[in-house]
Amino acid sequence: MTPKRPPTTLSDVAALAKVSTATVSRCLNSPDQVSQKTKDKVMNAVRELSYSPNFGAKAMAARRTNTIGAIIPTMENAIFARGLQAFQDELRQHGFTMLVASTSYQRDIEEEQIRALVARGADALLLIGHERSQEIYDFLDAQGVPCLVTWAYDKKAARPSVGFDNSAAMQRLAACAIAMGHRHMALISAETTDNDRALGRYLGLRAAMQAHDLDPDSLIVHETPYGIENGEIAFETVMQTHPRPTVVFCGNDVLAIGALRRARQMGLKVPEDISITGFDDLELAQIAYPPLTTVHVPHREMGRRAALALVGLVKQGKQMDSVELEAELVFRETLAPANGLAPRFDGVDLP
Amino acid sequence: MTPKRPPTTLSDVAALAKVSTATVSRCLNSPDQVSQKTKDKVMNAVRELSYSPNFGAKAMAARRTNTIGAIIPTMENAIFARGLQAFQDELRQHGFTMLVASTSYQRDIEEEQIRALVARGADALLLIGHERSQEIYDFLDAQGVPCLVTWAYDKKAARPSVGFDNSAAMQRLAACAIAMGHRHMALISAETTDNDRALGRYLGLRAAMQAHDLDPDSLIVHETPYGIENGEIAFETVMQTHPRPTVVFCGNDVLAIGALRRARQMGLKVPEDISITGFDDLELAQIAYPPLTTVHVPHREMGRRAALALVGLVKQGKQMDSVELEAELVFRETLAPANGLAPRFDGVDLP
DNA sequence: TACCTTTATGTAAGCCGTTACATTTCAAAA
DNA sequence: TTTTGAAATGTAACGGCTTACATAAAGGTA
Repeated sequence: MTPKRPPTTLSDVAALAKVSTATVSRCLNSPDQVSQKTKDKVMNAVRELSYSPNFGAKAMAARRTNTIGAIIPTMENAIFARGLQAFQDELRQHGFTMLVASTSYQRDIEEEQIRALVARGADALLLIGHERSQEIYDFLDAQGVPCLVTWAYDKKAARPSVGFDNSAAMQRLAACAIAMGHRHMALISAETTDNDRALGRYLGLRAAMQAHDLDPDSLIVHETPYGIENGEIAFETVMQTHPRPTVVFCGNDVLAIGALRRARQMGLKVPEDISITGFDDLELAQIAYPPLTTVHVPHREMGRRAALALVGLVKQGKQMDSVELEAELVFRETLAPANGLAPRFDGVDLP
Repeated sequence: MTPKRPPTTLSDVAALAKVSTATVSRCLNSPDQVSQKTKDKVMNAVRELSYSPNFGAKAMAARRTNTIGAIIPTMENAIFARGLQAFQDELRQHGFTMLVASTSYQRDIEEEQIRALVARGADALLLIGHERSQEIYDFLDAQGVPCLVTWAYDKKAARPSVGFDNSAAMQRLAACAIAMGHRHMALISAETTDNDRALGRYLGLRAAMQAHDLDPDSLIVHETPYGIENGEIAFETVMQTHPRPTVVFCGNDVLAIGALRRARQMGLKVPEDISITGFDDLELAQIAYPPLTTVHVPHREMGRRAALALVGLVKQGKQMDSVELEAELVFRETLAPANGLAPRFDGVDLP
């Protein structure tokens, strides 16, 4: 192993530059308080020793870290990755550093990570969705660490959020499908436990049905974890129900891609035989064949706005308002009028 | 703003439990040294105050952090995301925490991030590729922070690595193409500056040509940043050269997807009119139409192995050996014999 | 030159844990 | 009961940095 030699410290630098540690500290943190001559001496010493300050010590002494933590379910989901990248880029501009942690969609891991980031001195936290225990919210309050919720917007929620209304977006999409004559619908959803985004989408769909005099309970729902494969399996399953759905909504694009693929394997034409929709508008959605009708989530914008909000919160301690962004429907080629082009299903599947 | 009240400290807990701070510390870190009765008292106090130890102070006192830093070019690239997820999962198993930073493929940002993670007390670092300044390697040595290189394997390199041989993999792929009769080839590459993976792939391709008596300088090369769009543009460009290539290798799947799409728009059939290959084997590659012939990069395995290696390094300080993993060719449908099915190009493009 | 501001630097007290070492407690052995 | 060793707990030094406060240096004015 590399012999772990004692790290060079402020006083090493101070000694070499023949000044006090306070002066070195000032050179590094508020250079304008130091004369040019001294600054040169010190900076040379810093370079010579390739000194870099110990973050822990610094945090402890300064009682602030300029660090903002972000906790996401998984990095494998492109949508979080992209939002985070935007978040980080924006933070950098303002002199903040981002710390990420992921939870694998597990509530207990999330709590653990929240505590870990707080312990690490995060000045504030970015969280996905509102759904978590009161206990952990209390903990954050107790520690005085402000947090911001994204990927979801809920005016009724106690915490400020930057996001969009998952339920409303799905409701709009469903309303279109209903207007196109669809009556039998299925939803392939991500797991809704501890996931208010998935839940919102589900509820939005039900709301749309209700609003158009359809029985929400006739909705076929299949919950499954994230993954193309899972989308395939789920699709096959929901297509076995009677009456067979004419449109399959998917809780996210990845599931939709799976559904699309299995549909092709089953010899079903999309959208003639079956309509399929996604949610998120990943690059995948454009590449899919046929291109996927989906809901565009403004992930980059969300990341950027969240960063701005959090920076404001930490720097000026100004109270923030929730921001609602728009999630737009993106009509591509996988949603078409029911039965319009698929007469062979008539009579077979309709009761 | 949430009024930032002074955080609860070890001595708050100690006071409430009526013991010394040392005892509290022991309860938390080596519980077996403490009597059950005291432990109960203390843990109750901990809970009551929802105490969580200050990481900085802890790191400073204990002189280690159980933290391993990872620095990747970007989170937006699925392949890093996935490898990282595996890396983190494995680290967790061993009680380590991962800290990520991304560099946007910029060398100076990378150095900055390396320093930042070291300052944060990372016990070790995971880096992508070998290519960086001697200065920064010296810095790491000076700080006594071991590091491990992934996504690349190079037996000649001074640093240990866990990865695969980018050059050899590309060489094998190219050899196949040559065996299929391809003579005019193009490469759409990621930018090779500071990127030894991209460079390796390029060199592998040249090596294959050399080995089969083709002039490596006849290779048409187009460098472009990451992105589907960029792949499209690059494809159009390389297809304008004479003699027109019969196969276009792409440095990664994303570029290949772009190429594929533009090919379709140009009315070229893949692989009849033109062969296209990728590199990475993202999910994208299977979803593409037609499914993309590519090189499978064992990202998960790489992440896992890297974590294991690093943990060993930090815990037992045991010197580690580089690990070479296999990157396998994945033949799907975008690579076919030259001219075999595309006679209309004969005579037109061949000199 | 003497005196008063500024401006630059130094001194030293924390910040919050860990841990070597000292001390006390307890129980088993004598 | 006394002795003795182990187990439990306490004491206090230390780690690297910031910053309030004290001091010294520099510059300006009368």
